[in-house]
Amino acid sequence: MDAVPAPDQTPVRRGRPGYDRDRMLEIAVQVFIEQGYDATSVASLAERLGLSKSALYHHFSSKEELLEVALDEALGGLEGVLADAGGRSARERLEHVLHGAVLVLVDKLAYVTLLLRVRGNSEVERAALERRRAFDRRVTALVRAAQDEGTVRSDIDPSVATRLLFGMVNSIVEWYRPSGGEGGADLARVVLAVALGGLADETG
Amino acid sequence: MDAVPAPDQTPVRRGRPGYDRDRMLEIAVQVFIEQGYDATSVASLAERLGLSKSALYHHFSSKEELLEVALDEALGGLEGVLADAGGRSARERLEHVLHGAVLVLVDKLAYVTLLLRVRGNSEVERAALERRRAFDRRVTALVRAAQDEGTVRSDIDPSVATRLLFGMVNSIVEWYRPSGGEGGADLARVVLAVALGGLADETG
DNA sequence: GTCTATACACAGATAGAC
DNA sequence: GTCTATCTGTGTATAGAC
Repeated sequence: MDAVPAPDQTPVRRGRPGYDRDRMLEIAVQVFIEQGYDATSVASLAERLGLSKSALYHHFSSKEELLEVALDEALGGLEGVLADAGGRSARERLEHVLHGAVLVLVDKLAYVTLLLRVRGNSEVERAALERRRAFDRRVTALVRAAQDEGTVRSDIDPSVATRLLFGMVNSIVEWYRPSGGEGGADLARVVLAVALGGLADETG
Repeated sequence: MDAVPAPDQTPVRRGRPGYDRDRMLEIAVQVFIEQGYDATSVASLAERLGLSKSALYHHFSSKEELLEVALDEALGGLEGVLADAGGRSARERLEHVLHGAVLVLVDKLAYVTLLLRVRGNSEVERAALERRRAFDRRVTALVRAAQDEGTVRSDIDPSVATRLLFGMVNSIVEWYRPSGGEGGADLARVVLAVALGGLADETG
Protein backbone atom coordinates (compact mmCIF):
# COMPACT_ATOMS: atom_id res chain seq x y z
CA MET A 1 0.00 0.00 0.00
CA ASP A 2 3.06 2.21 0.22
CA ALA A 3 4.08 3.88 -3.04
CA VAL A 4 7.74 3.10 -2.48
CA PRO A 5 8.39 -0.66 -2.71
CA ALA A 6 10.47 -2.04 0.14
CA PRO A 7 13.58 -3.95 -0.92
CA ASP A 8 12.60 -6.84 1.32
CA GLN A 9 10.30 -7.83 4.15
CA THR A 10 12.69 -6.77 6.92
CA PRO A 11 11.31 -3.58 8.52
CA VAL A 12 14.53 -1.62 8.84
CA ARG A 13 17.21 -3.68 10.59
CA ARG A 14 18.37 -0.99 12.95
CA GLY A 15 19.98 -3.11 15.67
CA ARG A 16 23.67 -2.44 15.63
CA PRO A 17 25.00 -3.49 18.99
CA GLY A 18 22.77 -6.52 19.32
CA TYR A 19 21.39 -9.14 17.04
CA ASP A 20 18.50 -9.18 14.63
CA ARG A 21 16.08 -12.04 14.95
CA ASP A 22 17.45 -14.01 12.02
CA ARG A 23 20.98 -14.06 13.32
CA MET A 24 19.84 -14.96 16.83
CA LEU A 25 17.72 -17.76 15.42
CA GLU A 26 20.62 -19.11 13.41
CA ILE A 27 22.81 -19.39 16.47
CA ALA A 28 20.04 -20.75 18.66
CA VAL A 29 19.31 -23.51 16.16
CA GLN A 30 22.98 -24.42 16.13
CA VAL A 31 22.94 -24.79 19.91
CA PHE A 32 19.71 -26.78 19.82
CA ILE A 33 21.37 -29.22 17.44
CA GLU A 34 24.51 -29.54 19.51
CA GLN A 35 22.82 -30.07 22.84
CA GLY A 36 19.31 -31.16 21.90
CA TYR A 37 16.35 -28.83 22.16
CA ASP A 38 15.14 -30.08 25.53
CA ALA A 39 18.59 -30.22 27.01
CA THR A 40 19.34 -26.65 25.97
CA SER A 41 18.61 -24.10 28.67
CA VAL A 42 17.78 -20.50 27.89
CA ALA A 43 20.77 -19.62 30.03
CA SER A 44 23.12 -21.55 27.76
CA LEU A 45 21.53 -19.94 24.70
CA ALA A 46 22.07 -16.51 26.18
CA GLU A 47 25.65 -17.35 27.06
CA ARG A 48 26.37 -18.50 23.50
CA LEU A 49 24.84 -15.29 22.17
CA GLY A 50 26.83 -13.19 24.61
CA LEU A 51 23.61 -11.76 26.04
CA SER A 52 21.64 -12.04 29.21
CA LYS A 53 18.52 -14.16 29.33
CA SER A 54 16.41 -11.02 29.56
CA ALA A 55 17.87 -9.63 26.36
CA LEU A 56 17.02 -12.85 24.60
CA TYR A 57 13.45 -12.66 25.88
CA HIS A 58 13.28 -9.17 24.43
CA HIS A 59 13.60 -10.70 20.97
CA PHE A 60 11.70 -13.94 21.38
CA SER A 61 8.83 -14.49 23.74
CA SER A 62 9.86 -18.03 24.65
CA LYS A 63 12.30 -20.81 23.90
CA GLU A 64 9.53 -22.53 22.01
CA GLU A 65 9.02 -19.57 19.68
CA LEU A 66 12.59 -20.05 18.52
CA LEU A 67 11.77 -23.65 17.74
CA GLU A 68 8.56 -22.74 15.94
CA VAL A 69 10.20 -20.20 13.64
CA ALA A 70 13.06 -22.59 12.88
CA LEU A 71 10.73 -25.46 12.01
CA ASP A 72 8.71 -23.20 9.75
CA GLU A 73 11.84 -22.30 7.85
CA ALA A 74 12.61 -25.96 7.19
CA LEU A 75 9.06 -26.93 6.31
CA GLY A 76 8.64 -23.97 3.99
CA GLY A 77 11.72 -25.03 2.07
CA LEU A 78 10.53 -28.60 1.63
CA GLU A 79 7.02 -27.59 0.66
CA GLY A 80 8.49 -25.25 -1.93
CA VAL A 81 10.11 -28.22 -3.65
CA LEU A 82 6.72 -29.84 -4.12
CA ALA A 83 5.18 -26.58 -5.29
CA ASP A 84 7.45 -26.26 -8.31
CA ALA A 85 7.68 -29.92 -9.21
CA GLY A 86 7.52 -29.53 -12.96
CA GLY A 87 8.12 -32.41 -15.32
CA ARG A 88 6.01 -34.40 -17.73
CA SER A 89 6.07 -37.91 -16.30
CA ALA A 90 5.53 -38.86 -12.68
CA ARG A 91 9.03 -40.28 -12.71
CA GLU A 92 10.46 -36.92 -13.73
CA ARG A 93 8.45 -35.11 -11.07
CA LEU A 94 9.60 -37.64 -8.47
CA GLU A 95 13.23 -37.13 -9.48
CA HIS A 96 12.72 -33.39 -9.30
CA VAL A 97 11.33 -33.66 -5.76
CA LEU A 98 14.12 -35.92 -4.57
CA HIS A 99 16.76 -33.71 -6.10
CA GLY A 100 15.16 -30.57 -4.69
CA ALA A 101 14.77 -32.09 -1.25
CA VAL A 102 18.49 -32.82 -1.10
CA LEU A 103 19.26 -29.24 -2.14
CA VAL A 104 16.95 -27.78 0.51
CA LEU A 105 18.39 -30.11 3.09
CA VAL A 106 21.91 -28.96 2.31
CA ASP A 107 20.93 -25.31 1.98
CA LYS A 108 18.96 -25.18 5.23
CA LEU A 109 20.93 -27.92 6.92
CA ALA A 110 20.54 -26.80 10.51
CA TYR A 111 16.83 -26.05 10.24
CA VAL A 112 16.03 -29.35 8.58
CA THR A 113 18.19 -31.20 11.10
CA LEU A 114 16.14 -29.70 13.87
CA LEU A 115 12.91 -30.58 12.09
CA LEU A 116 13.93 -34.21 11.71
CA ARG A 117 14.55 -34.53 15.44
CA VAL A 118 11.13 -33.31 16.47
CA ARG A 119 9.06 -35.99 18.18
CA GLY A 120 5.74 -34.33 18.94
CA ASN A 121 6.48 -33.30 22.49
CA SER A 122 4.40 -30.11 22.37
CA GLU A 123 1.74 -28.43 20.24
CA VAL A 124 4.39 -26.72 18.14
CA GLU A 125 6.14 -30.02 17.51
CA ARG A 126 2.94 -31.83 16.71
CA ALA A 127 1.96 -29.19 14.16
CA ALA A 128 5.36 -29.58 12.49
CA LEU A 129 4.96 -33.35 12.39
CA GLU A 130 1.59 -32.96 10.72
CA ARG A 131 3.10 -30.78 8.01
CA ARG A 132 5.81 -33.39 7.50
CA ARG A 133 3.17 -36.08 7.13
CA ALA A 134 1.31 -34.00 4.53
CA PHE A 135 4.56 -33.67 2.58
CA ASP A 136 5.05 -37.43 2.79
CA ARG A 137 1.57 -38.13 1.53
CA ARG A 138 2.14 -36.03 -1.57
CA VAL A 139 5.42 -37.77 -2.33
CA THR A 140 3.78 -41.15 -1.83
CA ALA A 141 1.15 -40.21 -4.39
CA LEU A 142 3.95 -39.35 -6.78
CA VAL A 143 5.62 -42.73 -6.25
CA ARG A 144 2.30 -44.48 -6.84
CA ALA A 145 1.80 -42.55 -10.08
CA ALA A 146 5.28 -43.52 -11.24
CA GLN A 147 4.48 -47.14 -10.50
CA ASP A 148 1.30 -46.84 -12.54
CA GLU A 149 3.15 -45.46 -15.52
CA GLY A 150 5.69 -48.28 -15.21
CA THR A 151 8.79 -46.25 -14.37
CA VAL A 152 9.13 -47.39 -10.76
CA ARG A 153 9.02 -51.02 -9.71
CA SER A 154 5.57 -52.05 -8.57
CA ASP A 155 6.50 -54.90 -6.25
CA ILE A 156 7.04 -52.52 -3.33
CA ASP A 157 4.34 -50.70 -1.43
CA PRO A 158 4.50 -47.02 -2.45
CA SER A 159 4.36 -45.87 1.15
CA VAL A 160 7.27 -48.13 2.11
CA ALA A 161 9.21 -47.00 -0.94
CA THR A 162 8.68 -43.34 -0.03
CA ARG A 163 9.80 -43.92 3.51
CA LEU A 164 12.94 -45.74 2.43
CA LEU A 165 13.70 -43.01 -0.10
CA PHE A 166 13.35 -40.24 2.40
CA GLY A 167 15.04 -42.30 5.07
CA MET A 168 18.07 -42.20 2.81
CA VAL A 169 17.68 -38.52 1.93
CA ASN A 170 17.03 -37.35 5.48
CA SER A 171 19.97 -39.27 6.89
CA ILE A 172 22.21 -36.85 5.04
CA VAL A 173 21.83 -34.39 7.91
CA GLU A 174 23.66 -36.86 10.14
CA TRP A 175 26.95 -36.59 8.30
CA TYR A 176 26.98 -34.00 5.50
CA ARG A 177 29.00 -30.89 6.23
CA PRO A 178 29.32 -28.09 3.67
CA SER A 179 32.75 -27.93 2.09
CA GLY A 180 32.44 -25.11 -0.40
CA GLY A 181 31.64 -25.42 -4.06
CA GLU A 182 28.44 -26.95 -5.32
CA GLY A 183 28.48 -29.86 -2.90
CA GLY A 184 24.71 -30.01 -2.70
CA ALA A 185 24.17 -30.64 -6.40
CA ASP A 186 26.83 -33.34 -6.48
CA LEU A 187 25.31 -35.05 -3.50
CA ALA A 188 21.84 -34.87 -5.03
CA ARG A 189 23.13 -36.66 -8.13
CA VAL A 190 24.63 -39.46 -6.03
CA VAL A 191 21.44 -39.87 -4.03
CA LEU A 192 19.31 -40.07 -7.17
CA ALA A 193 21.68 -42.65 -8.65
CA VAL A 194 21.60 -44.87 -5.58
CA ALA A 195 17.89 -44.45 -4.92
CA LEU A 196 16.81 -45.30 -8.45
CA GLY A 197 19.63 -47.49 -9.71
CA GLY A 198 20.79 -49.21 -6.53
CA LEU A 199 24.26 -49.92 -5.26
CA ALA A 200 24.93 -53.08 -7.23
CA ASP A 201 27.43 -52.83 -10.06
CA GLU A 202 25.22 -52.86 -13.16
CA THR A 203 28.14 -54.00 -15.29
CA GLY A 204 28.63 -57.14 -13.16
CA MET B 1 32.41 -67.85 47.50
CA ASP B 2 29.26 -69.99 47.64
CA ALA B 3 29.62 -73.70 46.94
CA VAL B 4 26.36 -73.87 45.02
CA PRO B 5 26.68 -72.33 41.52
CA ALA B 6 23.97 -69.88 40.56
CA PRO B 7 22.00 -70.72 37.40
CA ASP B 8 22.66 -67.27 36.01
CA GLN B 9 23.87 -63.82 36.95
CA THR B 10 20.53 -62.77 38.39
CA PRO B 11 20.77 -63.13 42.18
CA VAL B 12 17.45 -64.84 42.74
CA ARG B 13 14.60 -62.83 41.19
CA ARG B 14 12.43 -62.76 44.25
CA GLY B 15 10.45 -59.60 43.52
CA ARG B 16 6.82 -60.56 43.18
CA PRO B 17 4.91 -57.37 43.70
CA GLY B 18 7.39 -55.18 41.87
CA TYR B 19 9.41 -55.34 38.71
CA ASP B 20 12.65 -57.01 37.72
CA ARG B 21 15.24 -54.82 36.06
CA ASP B 22 14.54 -56.05 32.55
CA ARG B 23 10.85 -55.25 32.68
CA MET B 24 11.50 -51.86 34.23
CA LEU B 25 14.05 -51.09 31.54
CA GLU B 26 11.64 -52.09 28.81
CA ILE B 27 9.00 -49.67 30.04
CA ALA B 28 11.49 -46.90 30.72
CA VAL B 29 12.85 -47.12 27.19
CA GLN B 30 9.32 -46.88 25.85
CA VAL B 31 8.78 -43.67 27.82
CA PHE B 32 12.15 -42.28 26.72
CA ILE B 33 11.09 -42.80 23.11
CA GLU B 34 7.69 -41.23 23.58
CA GLN B 35 8.88 -38.13 25.40
CA GLY B 36 12.55 -37.94 24.56
CA TYR B 37 15.24 -38.92 27.07
CA ASP B 38 15.99 -35.41 28.26
CA ALA B 39 12.36 -34.41 28.47
CA THR B 40 11.51 -37.49 30.55
CA SER B 41 11.60 -36.84 34.27
CA VAL B 42 12.26 -39.57 36.79
CA ALA B 43 8.90 -38.66 38.28
CA SER B 44 7.11 -39.45 35.03
CA LEU B 45 9.01 -42.72 34.72
CA ALA B 46 7.96 -43.68 38.22
CA GLU B 47 4.37 -42.76 37.51
CA ARG B 48 4.33 -44.90 34.35
CA LEU B 49 5.75 -47.79 36.33
CA GLY B 50 3.24 -47.31 39.11
CA LEU B 51 6.05 -46.80 41.59
CA SER B 52 7.54 -43.98 43.59
CA LYS B 53 10.78 -42.39 42.52
CA SER B 54 12.54 -43.97 45.47
CA ALA B 55 11.46 -47.45 44.43
CA LEU B 56 12.86 -46.82 40.98
CA TYR B 57 16.14 -45.64 42.48
CA HIS B 58 16.26 -48.90 44.40
CA HIS B 59 16.63 -50.74 41.07
CA PHE B 60 18.70 -48.26 39.09
CA SER B 61 21.19 -45.85 40.55
CA SER B 62 20.33 -43.06 38.10
CA LYS B 63 18.29 -42.13 35.07
CA GLU B 64 21.46 -42.37 33.05
CA GLU B 65 22.08 -45.97 34.08
CA LEU B 66 18.78 -46.87 32.44
CA LEU B 67 20.03 -45.23 29.26
CA GLU B 68 23.39 -46.95 29.43
CA VAL B 69 21.94 -50.44 29.79
CA ALA B 70 19.45 -49.79 27.00
CA LEU B 71 22.13 -48.54 24.59
CA ASP B 72 24.29 -51.56 25.36
CA GLU B 73 21.44 -53.86 24.42
CA ALA B 74 21.09 -52.18 21.03
CA LEU B 75 24.81 -52.00 20.31
CA GLY B 76 25.33 -55.60 21.36
CA GLY B 77 22.74 -56.70 18.86
CA LEU B 78 24.27 -54.78 15.98
CA GLU B 79 27.79 -55.89 16.78
CA GLY B 80 26.57 -59.47 16.85
CA VAL B 81 25.52 -59.15 13.21
CA LEU B 82 29.06 -58.23 12.23
CA ALA B 83 30.48 -61.04 14.35
CA ASP B 84 28.74 -63.80 12.42
CA ALA B 85 28.95 -62.27 8.98
CA GLY B 86 29.69 -65.46 7.05
CA GLY B 87 29.74 -65.57 3.27
CA ARG B 88 32.39 -66.11 0.66
CA SER B 89 32.38 -62.83 -1.27
CA ALA B 90 32.37 -59.35 0.21
CA ARG B 91 29.05 -58.78 -1.52
CA GLU B 92 27.54 -61.77 0.31
CA ARG B 93 28.93 -60.63 3.63
CA LEU B 94 27.57 -57.14 3.02
CA GLU B 95 24.13 -58.51 2.22
CA HIS B 96 24.30 -60.63 5.36
CA VAL B 97 25.10 -57.58 7.48
CA LEU B 98 22.34 -55.45 5.95
CA HIS B 99 19.82 -58.24 6.35
CA GLY B 100 20.90 -58.92 9.91
CA ALA B 101 20.85 -55.24 10.83
CA VAL B 102 17.23 -54.98 9.73
CA LEU B 103 16.35 -58.05 11.80
CA VAL B 104 18.07 -56.67 14.90
CA LEU B 105 16.43 -53.33 14.36
CA VAL B 106 13.00 -54.92 14.25
CA ASP B 107 13.74 -57.35 17.06
CA LYS B 108 15.12 -54.71 19.44
CA LEU B 109 13.12 -51.86 17.95
CA ALA B 110 12.82 -49.67 21.05
CA TYR B 111 16.47 -50.06 22.08
CA VAL B 112 17.79 -49.28 18.61
CA THR B 113 15.41 -46.34 18.29
CA LEU B 114 16.84 -44.92 21.48
CA LEU B 115 20.38 -45.53 20.24
CA LEU B 116 19.73 -43.69 17.00
CA ARG B 117 18.55 -40.61 18.86
CA VAL B 118 21.66 -40.28 20.99
CA ARG B 119 23.63 -37.13 20.23
CA GLY B 120 26.64 -37.28 22.56
CA ASN B 121 25.26 -35.17 25.35
CA SER B 122 27.09 -37.05 28.13
CA GLU B 123 29.90 -39.55 28.62
CA VAL B 124 27.48 -42.45 28.28
CA GLU B 125 26.12 -41.06 25.02
CA ARG B 126 29.56 -40.33 23.64
CA ALA B 127 30.69 -43.88 24.36
CA ALA B 128 27.67 -45.22 22.51
CA LEU B 129 28.39 -42.95 19.54
CA GLU B 130 31.94 -44.25 19.42
CA ARG B 131 30.71 -47.85 19.28
CA ARG B 132 28.35 -46.85 16.48
CA ARG B 133 31.23 -45.29 14.57
CA ALA B 134 33.31 -48.45 14.96
CA PHE B 135 30.42 -50.46 13.53
CA ASP B 136 30.20 -48.03 10.61
CA ARG B 137 33.89 -48.32 9.88
CA ARG B 138 33.66 -52.07 9.62
CA VAL B 139 30.69 -51.87 7.25
CA THR B 140 32.49 -49.28 5.17
CA ALA B 141 35.43 -51.67 4.81
CA LEU B 142 33.00 -54.30 3.59
CA VAL B 143 31.57 -51.93 0.98
CA ARG B 144 35.04 -51.08 -0.20
CA ALA B 145 35.92 -54.76 -0.51
CA ALA B 146 32.77 -55.36 -2.55
CA GLN B 147 33.73 -52.50 -4.84
CA ASP B 148 37.19 -54.03 -5.27
CA GLU B 149 35.74 -57.38 -6.28
CA GLY B 150 33.41 -55.61 -8.73
CA THR B 151 30.06 -56.43 -7.15
CA VAL B 152 29.23 -52.93 -5.94
CA ARG B 153 29.44 -49.87 -8.17
CA SER B 154 32.74 -48.06 -7.74
CA ASP B 155 31.67 -44.57 -8.76
CA ILE B 156 30.48 -43.78 -5.23
CA ASP B 157 32.67 -43.18 -2.21
CA PRO B 158 32.36 -46.25 0.05
CA SER B 159 31.83 -44.11 3.10
CA VAL B 160 28.99 -42.20 1.42
CA ALA B 161 27.49 -45.44 0.17
CA THR B 162 27.56 -46.92 3.67
CA ARG B 163 25.92 -43.87 5.15
CA LEU B 164 23.17 -43.85 2.55
CA LEU B 165 22.61 -47.57 3.07
CA PHE B 166 22.32 -47.27 6.82
CA GLY B 167 20.37 -44.07 6.49
CA MET B 168 17.78 -46.14 4.73
CA VAL B 169 18.00 -49.04 7.17
CA ASN B 170 17.97 -46.91 10.30
CA SER B 171 15.00 -44.86 9.15
CA ILE B 172 12.91 -47.98 9.61
CA VAL B 173 12.61 -47.20 13.31
CA GLU B 174 10.66 -44.08 12.38
CA TRP B 175 7.70 -45.96 10.96
CA TYR B 176 7.93 -49.75 11.32
CA ARG B 177 5.55 -51.23 13.86
CA PRO B 178 5.44 -54.98 14.51
CA SER B 179 2.31 -56.59 13.13
CA GLY B 180 2.80 -60.25 13.94
CA GLY B 181 4.19 -62.91 11.64
CA GLU B 182 7.68 -62.68 10.19
CA GLY B 183 7.48 -58.99 9.35
CA GLY B 184 11.17 -58.46 9.96
CA ALA B 185 12.35 -60.94 7.36
CA ASP B 186 9.96 -59.57 4.73
CA LEU B 187 11.13 -56.05 5.43
CA ALA B 188 14.77 -57.09 5.21
CA ARG B 189 14.15 -58.54 1.75
CA VAL B 190 12.57 -55.30 0.56
CA VAL B 191 15.40 -53.21 1.94
CA LEU B 192 18.01 -55.39 0.26
CA ALA B 193 16.15 -55.17 -3.03
CA VAL B 194 15.91 -51.38 -2.94
CA ALA B 195 19.42 -50.85 -1.62
CA LEU B 196 21.12 -53.01 -4.21
CA GLY B 197 18.73 -52.88 -7.16
CA GLY B 198 17.21 -49.44 -6.80
CA LEU B 199 13.64 -48.28 -7.16
CA ALA B 200 13.57 -47.93 -10.93
CA ASP B 201 11.56 -50.54 -12.83
CA GLU B 202 14.23 -52.77 -14.34
CA THR B 203 11.83 -53.99 -16.99
CA GLY B 204 11.28 -50.45 -18.26
C1' DG C 1 17.80 -3.16 24.37
C1' DT C 2 20.38 -4.58 27.88
C1' DC C 3 21.19 -5.53 32.59
C1' DT C 4 20.73 -7.69 37.75
C1' DA C 5 17.75 -9.81 40.73
C1' DT C 6 14.24 -12.78 41.57
C1' DA C 7 9.77 -15.59 41.40
C1' DC C 8 8.21 -20.10 41.27
C1' DA C 9 8.07 -24.74 39.57
C1' DC C 10 10.30 -28.91 38.87
C1' DA C 11 14.53 -31.45 38.07
C1' DG C 12 17.50 -35.57 39.94
C1' DA C 13 18.62 -37.71 43.90
C1' DT C 14 18.62 -39.08 49.07
C1' DA C 15 16.99 -39.98 54.13
C1' DG C 16 14.84 -42.77 56.92
C1' DA C 17 10.41 -44.91 58.42
C1' DC C 18 7.82 -49.12 57.61
C1' DG D 1 11.22 -52.92 48.31
C1' DT D 2 8.28 -49.43 48.81
C1' DC D 3 6.81 -45.24 50.74
C1' DT D 4 6.60 -39.82 52.15
C1' DA D 5 9.25 -35.99 52.88
C1' DT D 6 12.96 -33.32 51.70
C1' DC D 7 17.54 -31.48 49.91
C1' DT D 8 19.72 -28.78 46.45
C1' DG D 9 20.31 -27.19 41.89
C1' DT D 10 18.44 -25.56 37.74
C1' DG D 11 14.60 -24.66 34.65
C1' DT D 12 11.65 -20.89 32.21
C1' DA D 13 10.16 -16.60 32.60
C1' DT D 14 9.43 -11.79 34.59
C1' DA D 15 10.21 -7.13 37.14
C1' DG D 16 12.09 -3.06 37.01
C1' DA D 17 16.35 -0.15 36.89
C1' DC D 18 19.35 2.07 33.48
